[in-house]
Amino acid sequence: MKILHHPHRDDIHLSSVLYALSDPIRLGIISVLAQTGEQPCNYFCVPVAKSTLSHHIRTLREAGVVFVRIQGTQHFVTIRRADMDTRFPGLLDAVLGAASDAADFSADPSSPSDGVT
Amino acid sequence: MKILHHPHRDDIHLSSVLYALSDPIRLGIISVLAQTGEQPCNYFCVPVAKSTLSHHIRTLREAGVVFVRIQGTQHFVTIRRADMDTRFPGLLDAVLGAASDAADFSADPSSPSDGVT
DNA sequence: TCAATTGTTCGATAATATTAGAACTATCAA
DNA sequence: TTGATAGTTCTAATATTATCGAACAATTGA
Repeated sequence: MKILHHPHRDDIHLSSVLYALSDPIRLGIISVLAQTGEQPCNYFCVPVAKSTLSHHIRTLREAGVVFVRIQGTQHFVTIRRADMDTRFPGLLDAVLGAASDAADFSADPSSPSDGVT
Repeated sequence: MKILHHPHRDDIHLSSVLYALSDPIRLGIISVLAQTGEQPCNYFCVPVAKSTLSHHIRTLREAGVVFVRIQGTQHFVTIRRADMDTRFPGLLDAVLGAASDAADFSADPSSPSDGVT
């Protein structure tokens, strides 16, 4: 099984995190994750090709913002809450609180209820 | 006298602010400003050409992070604290608190030569 | 085994960012 | 007026990023 690289907590740098969060699509993804918890990549309804989404998820992962867990054919993404909060206390909360700017990339509203709640 | 453009508070966007803060040099400048208050551009001891410094200050200004006031031949720079705190509560404090990463670009007429002992 | 699902990686392109040096503007002081 | 100071703007080179489509790999289900 493929192994994904995640930076160690101490190797997470503020500049990289801020950069990762500075893209509206990535900010939207984080916003969705904060509201809904762990999600597979295909949960995000982003207006970009899947290869582009893959790139954005990787950017977030390599910056240390998210953790990606592979299960079957799906890649489940979560925010590295504890690491973020330890390394940069208050940062994620401030960003998420301010991210009303962020577009809503939650699961497609046109699709029937997926029973999640 | 030249008029510098500053975005109105409501036109300051989270993505742009995060992007502006994601550069180590700009982060260092903000860190110095937070510690020392208003400073002219030539106060910052950054390892780049003055045209490059000018570019970074402009990036911060256009993102809405700093205010630049012209007096004589000098351009005095301050953090737009109130606007940042109103628009994105807690963000700047979190970034500054986490910015021990940031290089120290304070004026150093006779700085300690680091590592020489 | 075959096909569908999920996502990555590669190749290419267009846009944007960083950087420096040179020329320039504006102010100030002698 | 002359020279020094402070910083901008222009031009150009280099590097990085975002984006897409096509090809690919791994897993799952029929």
